[in-house]
Amino acid sequence: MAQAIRLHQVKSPLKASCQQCSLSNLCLPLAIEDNDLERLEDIVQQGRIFNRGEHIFDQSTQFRSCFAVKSGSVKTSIITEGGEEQVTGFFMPGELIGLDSMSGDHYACTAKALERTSVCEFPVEKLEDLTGKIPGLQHHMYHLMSQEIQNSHQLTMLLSKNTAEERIAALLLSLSSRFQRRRMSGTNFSLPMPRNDIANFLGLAVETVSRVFTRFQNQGIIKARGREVELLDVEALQMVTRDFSRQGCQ
Amino acid sequence: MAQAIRLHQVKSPLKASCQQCSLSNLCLPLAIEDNDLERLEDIVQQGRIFNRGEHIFDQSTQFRSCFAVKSGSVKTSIITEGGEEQVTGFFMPGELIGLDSMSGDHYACTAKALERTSVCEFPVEKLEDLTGKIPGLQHHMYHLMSQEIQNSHQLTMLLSKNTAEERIAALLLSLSSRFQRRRMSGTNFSLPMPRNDIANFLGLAVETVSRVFTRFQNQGIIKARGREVELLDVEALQMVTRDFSRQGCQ
DNA sequence: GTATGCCATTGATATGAATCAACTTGGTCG
DNA sequence: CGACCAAGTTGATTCATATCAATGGCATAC
Repeated sequence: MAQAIRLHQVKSPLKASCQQCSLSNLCLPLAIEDNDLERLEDIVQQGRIFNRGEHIFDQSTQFRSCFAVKSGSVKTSIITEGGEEQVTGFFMPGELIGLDSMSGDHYACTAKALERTSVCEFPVEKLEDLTGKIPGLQHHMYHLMSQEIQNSHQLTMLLSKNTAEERIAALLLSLSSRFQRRRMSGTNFSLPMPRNDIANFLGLAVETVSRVFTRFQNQGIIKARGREVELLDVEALQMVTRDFSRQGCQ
Repeated sequence: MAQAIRLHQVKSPLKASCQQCSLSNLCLPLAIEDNDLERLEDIVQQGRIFNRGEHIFDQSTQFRSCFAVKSGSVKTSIITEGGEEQVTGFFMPGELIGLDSMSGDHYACTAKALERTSVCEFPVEKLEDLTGKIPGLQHHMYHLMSQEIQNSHQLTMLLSKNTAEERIAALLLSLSSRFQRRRMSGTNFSLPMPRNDIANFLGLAVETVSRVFTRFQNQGIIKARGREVELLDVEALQMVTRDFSRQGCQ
């Protein structure tokens, strides 16, 4: 569990170029002006690297910054006093971590690199200054936070209304579309997280996750060997997730 | 959390006094300057009244404003294409609704008055303008949205790890503390929502909610007759919710 | 007063997923 | 190479809660 907390100030060699970043339209507003972008670049610390298992921050860390994932992937989770863990999200390149922590002086969750991961750091103090000056950026922050709330509500719904199969199908499809957005294969990818984290995130036991994977495989919907996954029948997966929203109606 | 405004309807002009509102320190930042407060009052439309069952907005409504509950209470829920409902929250006086909708052009959920309810309306466009000019207000918005994310994560955890008893105990305690904050009794209150909504919110069947209520009652922890609830043994309730966070550890 | 409906409660039964318990598989290291 | 450990799979059993079904208030309407 406990890993090195790497928050030392590696002054990034590159005062970086958000412009050149292929992910910029994900973590930044599309309509941002060039000179505004420069101001953002002024406050960003780029290129922080974390190895698999390393904490980007945890709940005992003073809240200081939000982080955008550049490459790799991150899992966030809440750990109770009892030591129980609840995974609250998986973050892929272009996604912003730490929005849930902007109301306290410590981080509200723990963020751990699932693989070798690089992130950009946005010191909140400077970020708040800047969003106060650039309306488009402020709007974007509201947008992102709002989105985060919606995502969480989606998860709530998944947990409260859906079967194990539906939850897993939904996760696979979510990952698929997020890979696709990065112009990677949406049908053939490698899960960045172990079964354990999937189970925890979806409110299931590991064994159940495993069983559903093999069931899907036997039905010819997916092919899975370890973390390598191939979606053989995306439509079938979509059917699985949708069936539940049907039954309420009619 | 968010809390708002309980002004007496006597005040006729729409431009009303957030200053006089006893809830102001909840929905507004504590440190806001007097003249800034006036600017906020300029954009707020106070005193909109909704009867029980009326929609403040729904998912087909163009997103325009956030709303602070002044009196009464509101339930928000997502309704799927299939017509299935997922209650995402209950909002009491001083709490702000609509933060989850700031990323689209329509509301992300449906908000329905659980009883006769009055709200203050904050047109987002004006609100964004203003938060851009008043750093404290912007900070407060971030704070509120972040809080909302955390709340949702708490709910996620509740749904994924806790038994029916634990979920219901947690809800009762949450309501209790929110009543107390308004200087009302934290042990003797009237539930604003039917069992149905409680069940939906907590991912349970109505019958289960009912059974747990009677079980708690038989154990002498609460007294409940319809919506009237009395918490007879708050500590016992807290034990119920905590037991789970223990078992993970040691 | 009785009828109509909604909401809540209670009981009997069914079931999906958790839990417990082996047993693989694959990678790492001495 | 074989030992070891973590991660994943599979099977047998249990359990909490859903579901189905019926009944009991308590309003409002007639």
